[in-house]
Amino acid sequence: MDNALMARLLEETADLLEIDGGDSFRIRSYRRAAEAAEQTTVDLCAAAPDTAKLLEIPGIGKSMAANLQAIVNTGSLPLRDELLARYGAGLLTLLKLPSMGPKTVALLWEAGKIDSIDALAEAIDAGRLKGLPRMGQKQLEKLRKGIEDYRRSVGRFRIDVAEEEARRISAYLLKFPGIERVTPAGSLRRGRETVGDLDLLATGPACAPEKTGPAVEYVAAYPGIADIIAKGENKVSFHVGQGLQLDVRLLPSTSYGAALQYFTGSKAHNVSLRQRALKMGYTLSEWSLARLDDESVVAAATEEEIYSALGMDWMPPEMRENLGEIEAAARHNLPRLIEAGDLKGDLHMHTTASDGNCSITEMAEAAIACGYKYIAITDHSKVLAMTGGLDEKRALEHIKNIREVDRRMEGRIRVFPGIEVDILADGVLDLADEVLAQMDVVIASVHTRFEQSREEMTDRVLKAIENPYVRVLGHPTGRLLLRREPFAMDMGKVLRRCAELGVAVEHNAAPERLDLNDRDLRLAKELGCKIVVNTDSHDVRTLGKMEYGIRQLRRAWLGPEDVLNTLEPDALLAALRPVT
DNA sequence: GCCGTTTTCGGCCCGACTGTTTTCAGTCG
Repeated sequence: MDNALMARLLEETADLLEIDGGDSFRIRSYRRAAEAAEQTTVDLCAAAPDTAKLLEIPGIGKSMAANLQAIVNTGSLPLRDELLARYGAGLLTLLKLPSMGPKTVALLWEAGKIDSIDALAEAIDAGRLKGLPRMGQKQLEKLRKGIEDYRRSVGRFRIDVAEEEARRISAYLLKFPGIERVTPAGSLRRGRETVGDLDLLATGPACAPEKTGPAVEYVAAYPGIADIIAKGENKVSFHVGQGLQLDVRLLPSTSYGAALQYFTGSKAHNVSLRQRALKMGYTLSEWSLARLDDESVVAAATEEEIYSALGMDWMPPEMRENLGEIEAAARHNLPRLIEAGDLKGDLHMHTTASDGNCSITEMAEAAIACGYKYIAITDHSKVLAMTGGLDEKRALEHIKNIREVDRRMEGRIRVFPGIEVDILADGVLDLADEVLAQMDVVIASVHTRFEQSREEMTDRVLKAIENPYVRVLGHPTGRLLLRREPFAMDMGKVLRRCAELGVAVEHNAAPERLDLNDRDLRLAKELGCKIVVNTDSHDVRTLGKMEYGIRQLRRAWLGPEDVLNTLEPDALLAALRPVT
């Protein structure tokens, strides 16, 4: 039982209370407590017996402390159990559909005992929702599409979730005597945004042929296993907690490189590579690269040997999609891809001035610890009232405070004043130009998502970036991976105009955002559009977490020269769109 | 249900947008 799981139980209780029509402030308390559980550095499980310690956490009062203790002691929360018994767990999944909130879920429950996504789909098709309040034709269409999207995303897992699982299992495997190396392969290694299942390759003396028995039994005894799918000589397949499937393969170290190459893929890359091998008189398999004539092994232990024997340079897994990397590796002119260490700053973050959790100074100190040379403080503007967004007056004060911190840092880091303004429905920004003119970094982002056609959404963004003070287009697709479809807009048009105007396009590095997909990023590079990779941090703890964003950039073959925040502070300011 | 006091109850982030509700409730950020 870790903090994240406890947070989930509290959050679900809040959802259920809301469906139940409970007191809104009580519900908010549960949400705040969930947030607190997620954020706190206190290990709640360990601290649970000490009530005073729990009460020190902001957002945790007497009842919540008791709730947390109940969770630790019994593994569940009485209120949640009670509500679940009344409504069923399916209602919680209904909430994941767009435009489905607690009120609508409650309505559907009352009207037709609809308690799951399947039941909802069935009711829509049978026309049983007609005549219900707020259930017009458009609403039904929206729900239908939402269900489709939801069903498509089921079975995929975000890369960070898969990676965390891979870390846990690797640590477990490495404790077994005779397992010396564990490497994730497949789409996780290639840095895809999501993975379907997870391949883990393990090697060491315990993985030698004919000797894998004890190691196989050890893998099968992994405490996180939900159910075992298959258990063989050198492979164990199973599901863990939330349904993620894992294939653990035990391989002799002599063919580890061949296996790693084979299981990393992609399929298209492997097909192409095997064709190349054949032309050169070799055959490539998951066991080795061997001569066709006498079957003697040419290379097998490392990927480098295999690629080298095929006349190629080794290439990062992110490139292996058969998009020209094989030819480039054979010509020995693979591009230099961007690395996390190339980044010199982050241009998008929030502080306590709006909805962040930390002060300007705290963010600056954390950025120094990340090795950064500059940051931009970009709190929300006024239209996002729930975040405490800044109006003109507060924005001007904020600039002063930021410049003051910048001075106090005495060159240890540069702190640039900025703002994240909202692009309203008509493409107008929600803050006056006179104020924007005083900011170094103006990020314009769409926050409110509503029913605009692809053309209208494109126009909305195109109009906004015509404003001469906009220097960065923030999280351009508004995507939340696996939870929400990206904004429908003509990315080609938007990226082209950004390139012309010198507006940089943000690629949000958070694993649930990653808003530009491989195609968009390749297109941006083609068009000469500058990319900024930012974390949009609301807390010092996410600052510097660029790895997933960087991997997406690498998948699109982006180098340091394509990314604006690899520049030194002065060069960066000079490279931002000049105000005319 | 939490918090901070005004020490024992009252306040608790709010505005834009959609759909269908002829005047606003629900969702989202």
